[in-house]
Amino acid sequence: MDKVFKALGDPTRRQILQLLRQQEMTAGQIADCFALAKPTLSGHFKVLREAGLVVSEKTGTTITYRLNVSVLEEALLGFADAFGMGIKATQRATAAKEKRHA
Amino acid sequence: MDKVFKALGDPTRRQILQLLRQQEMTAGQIADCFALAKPTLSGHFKVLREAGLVVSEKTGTTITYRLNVSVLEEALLGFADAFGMGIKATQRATAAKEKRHA
DNA sequence: ACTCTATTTCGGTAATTGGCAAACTAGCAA
DNA sequence: TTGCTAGTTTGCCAATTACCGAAATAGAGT
Repeated sequence: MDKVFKALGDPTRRQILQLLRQQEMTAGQIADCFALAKPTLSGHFKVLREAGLVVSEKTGTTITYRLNVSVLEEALLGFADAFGMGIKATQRATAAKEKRHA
Repeated sequence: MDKVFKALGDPTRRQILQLLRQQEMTAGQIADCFALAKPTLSGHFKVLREAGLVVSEKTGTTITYRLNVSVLEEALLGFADAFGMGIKATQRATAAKEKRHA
């Protein structure tokens, strides 16, 4: 969970997650959305991957990144819960995602 | 909100918030819970203050820190909400705060 | 084999961060 | 005033981080 919050600490990485929230994207597509060099973005991908926030799938020469909502949910919810915030998951994150894809 | 997530990115700062979740504490009391020098903690307090996550009150020579739940809730909930997580606040943090002060 | 294209890894630099000791401020009390 | 206590500010150092261009990797088409 430490890695998750570390990863969320950077605004660029949060933006990447925001992008992936809508649809899965290739590394290049994501990079095109930023005014940063590709190696820089690649580094951010690595951090997000190691935090478990995204999963990557290699097909041919392209690598597709996909948001892992459940890890994000678990970290945020777990943290909020530890603080006694009255917060409740009304539906599983995975369920929500499948619903969106349907 | 950038400052909030930056602040949450450090494990020591998250621990400070965890401590304050139970009860308000003075800077010295908090410092006693860590194997870190006071200036180091003072720096962390500053980050937390500037993120709005804690509020400080000076009485005499001591400074009491108190958790500001609503800012934490707003950031976490707002973020989770942006990700379409099925999450619901069953009780507003501000309400909880006012309850404590009543 | 070559040559695209997509992406990561390498090497380096500049900025930020987390840590400390020492110095400073401010309140309180002899 | 002197001294003590609680915290912060300052100055510095080491480690980390974010960034880039150049080089390496690897799949797909020629």
